[in-house]
Formats: sequence, C-alpha cells, structure tokens
Amino acid sequence: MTDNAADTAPTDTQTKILDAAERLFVAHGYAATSLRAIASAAGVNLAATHYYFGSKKGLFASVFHRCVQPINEERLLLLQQLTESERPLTIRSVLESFFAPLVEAVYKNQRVPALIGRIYAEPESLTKPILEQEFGKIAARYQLAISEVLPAVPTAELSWRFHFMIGSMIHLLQFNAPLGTESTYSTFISGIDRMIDYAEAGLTQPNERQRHD
Amino acid sequence: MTDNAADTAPTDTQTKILDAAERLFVAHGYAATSLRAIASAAGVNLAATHYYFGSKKGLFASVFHRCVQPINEERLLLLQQLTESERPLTIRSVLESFFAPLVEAVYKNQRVPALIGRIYAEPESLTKPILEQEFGKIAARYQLAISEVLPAVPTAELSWRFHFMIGSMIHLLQFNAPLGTESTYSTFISGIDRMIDYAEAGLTQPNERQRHD
DNA sequence: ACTCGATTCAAACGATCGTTTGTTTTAAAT
DNA sequence: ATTTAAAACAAACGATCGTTTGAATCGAGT
Repeated sequence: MTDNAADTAPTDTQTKILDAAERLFVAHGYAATSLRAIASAAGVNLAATHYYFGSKKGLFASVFHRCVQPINEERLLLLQQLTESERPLTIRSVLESFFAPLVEAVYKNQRVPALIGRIYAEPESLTKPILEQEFGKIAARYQLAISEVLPAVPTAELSWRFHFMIGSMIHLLQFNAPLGTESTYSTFISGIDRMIDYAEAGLTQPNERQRHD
Repeated sequence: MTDNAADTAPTDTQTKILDAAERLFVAHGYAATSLRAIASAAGVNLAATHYYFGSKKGLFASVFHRCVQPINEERLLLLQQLTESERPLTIRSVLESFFAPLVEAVYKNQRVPALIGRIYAEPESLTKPILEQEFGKIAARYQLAISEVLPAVPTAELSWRFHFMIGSMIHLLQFNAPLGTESTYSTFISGIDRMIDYAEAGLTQPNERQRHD
C-alpha cells in the first residue's frame, strides 16, 4: 500500500477504482457490491483494490471521503467568511452556506446526492465511524452558528430541529424529488431551494408547545 | 408453500422466521443477513424459509408488510373518522392521525422504527415495488387531505413539503434522536411531537419566494 | 546494465451464499 | 389401519465472496 490518506496524489489506478466503486456502491449498496465487480468495472486487477485501500471497508470510506471532504472544507470557509463579514448573520445566509457547496459539488458530479444518501442507508457498524469522522465537526459547528442566529431557541430544541433538517436533506439526496416529479439537475436545485424554505420555517418556529420531558 | 399473502393464520414456524428475520434485517441490512442466520436464530430448518416465503426477497417483503399493514390500516380509519367528524379539519389533526398509529405500533414493538427506516435504506431495486405497494395509496390519500386543509398551497409545492416531512420522519425512525440525546421510548415520543411541530411550520409556511421553474 | 522498490497480475485460499432436491416425519381424513 | 398432503429435514448444488500469496512487470536512481 502506498498511501491510505491524503499523503500523495492519487494514481490513475486509484482514481479508476474510486470512480467504479462510487458508481457501484451507489447503485447496489455496500454489501451487494463485490470487489470483483468494482475491479472489473475499473479495468484493474482484483488485488489492486486491497493494495491501495487495504480492505473493502477502507475502499468504501475512501470513496465517501473523496466526495464530502471538499464540500465540508468549503462549508467551513463560507461560514468563516460570513462571521467575518460586517453584515449580521441571518438564518438564511447560514443555511445557504451549508447547502451551496453541496449544490456546487452536484454540478460537478451528479452522483454526489445518491452517494451521501447511501452512507446513511448502510448498517451502523459500517457507517458510524465514517459519519463521525466526516460530519462530526461540521455538524457541531453549524448548530453553534444557528444557535447564535436563533438565540431564543433552546440548545436541546435546536438539535432536534437540526436533526429534522438533516433528515429532509438526506431524503432529498436519496430520492431526488417527490413521486411524479421529474429528476433533473434543475429540479434538484429547486428542491434544495424549497427545502431551505421548509427548514427555515421549521427552525424559526415559535415553540410555544409545552413539553412533557 | 402454504400461503404467501394473508390467506390463513400464520404457522408458529412462519412467525418464528418473521421475528428472527425482522431482528436480523434491522441489525445488519438485507444483503448482509443470510437465510442461514435467520433460520438458525428462528430455530427452524433452512429450507423452511423458502417453503413459506418463496425467496429471500419474499421474506423481506413479508416482514415489512406484517409491520406496516396494521399502521396504515389504522391511519385510514382515523382519517376517515376525522373527515366524518363535525369539527373542521386542521393540519394538526391530520398530522396526528398520521403519526399516532405509528407511535402506537412502536409501543407494541420497539423495532418498528428501525424496520421502517431500513427499507428506505436498501437499494431501490429491492424496495421500490414494496414501497409502492405499502405506501402508495396512503401517501396519495394524505397529500389530498393536507391539500384540503391548506388550499392556499399549490399541489406541486405541497408534494415537495410532504416529501420533506417524510424525510424528517424516516431520519427520526432510523436514528431516533440527535447525537448526545438518549434513545428511549419516551424520547421517541417527544421526538415525534417535535417533528410534528417542525412539519406543521414547514407545511404551512407562506411561500412568497418566487420559483425559477 | 543493474538494482530495488512500486505496481500489476493470475491463481488460489477457505468460507459463505441462495436455492434445490429427495426423503422422512407428522397429522388429519378416509 | 391406510391414505395423503403438509411440513420439516439433511444434504448437496453451483456460484460468489473477501482476502492472501508469490511471481511477473515496470521504472526511476545508481
């Protein structure tokens, strides 16, 4: 094995494996996708998958990391720029800084939504360490940002609403559009727009209802 | 094979297989659960799984049907009672008729949330016919009911918002609570309550934003 | 030209998979 | 007691799985 992290530039073979794995994992899921199918689709030898990624799990994690790392990096950058701007933060601007890098990534690679949707679909034993690694920091950072914009919402309440927003997003990424609606890139954009509206309404709702816990 | 649908009362063996399959499918997913593991956990012969359910896919569909059929039946019953009531429909009452049977089912079987969450996680080729069969009618019926309560919201817009609500629900069923929140039955109830608030805010939002499509 | 590490390759390892087969057991009907 | 179909059983089918091995090939540095 040469590199398992972001040590050096990826080989052609590594890229070919990652591309094929991305496509097949999205289409059939982790367990139903064999390394033989991936190697065959990539046009490389079967053993190359272990040579470069150590194991099937390692390959899966690498595919996911390659997809979301740039998105999360730009999210943090945009959020940083927002807080340094002279204009006051709005819930809208925070949400847009969260979803804009996603939309941009989808423009470059149409498989991004399905891939992110996929990882939330696999068994927890496979995904928990990956999700924590890739999304732990970013989720905490954004909940903090939102709580600064919406100081009236208690922290516990806000983490629930953030939970629901992520749920809507994952569902949108996984299934694109409601039944009967065509599924193109432009409808994806309009879906994201609508979801931001939906999330903004849910996040900013006055929580007058009394809780029993 | 004796019965593949709801023809006769299920045998002890059928029930044992369904129980074990439910538990293992939820824990490890469809592809990663073997019929041998199911038969072994159920204490029955391997061939019994094919004898009663025809195939692994058939067993999966049966597990899911046994779970959601009673829920959907009561949903339609409650909605029927609501529309026949003299009091005018409210968005809240419609939503509660949708989620109350779910909460009741979870009280009887704690695995219901994870099981419903699971089917949205499996590859589309496996789940599409099942989802259409089990949820097609109920989804259309509820979107109609909501559109009657919210006549100001265009139908296309409403199907998007319904889409987002289902997404929040699935995410809640799959992951129970936000990170750092304990996961018990009572927190599940309070999560459903909060999600209804969140959905109500999103569904009833004034959609002043102009669309580009 | 030679060396040596990086990479590719064919082949096999043991294990497990969904499904099928043919037989045996069970239990109700004649 | 005999018949008969449902149910349970052991055993095997061919296929595919993730992983490992060891040799062949390549390519830059000497």
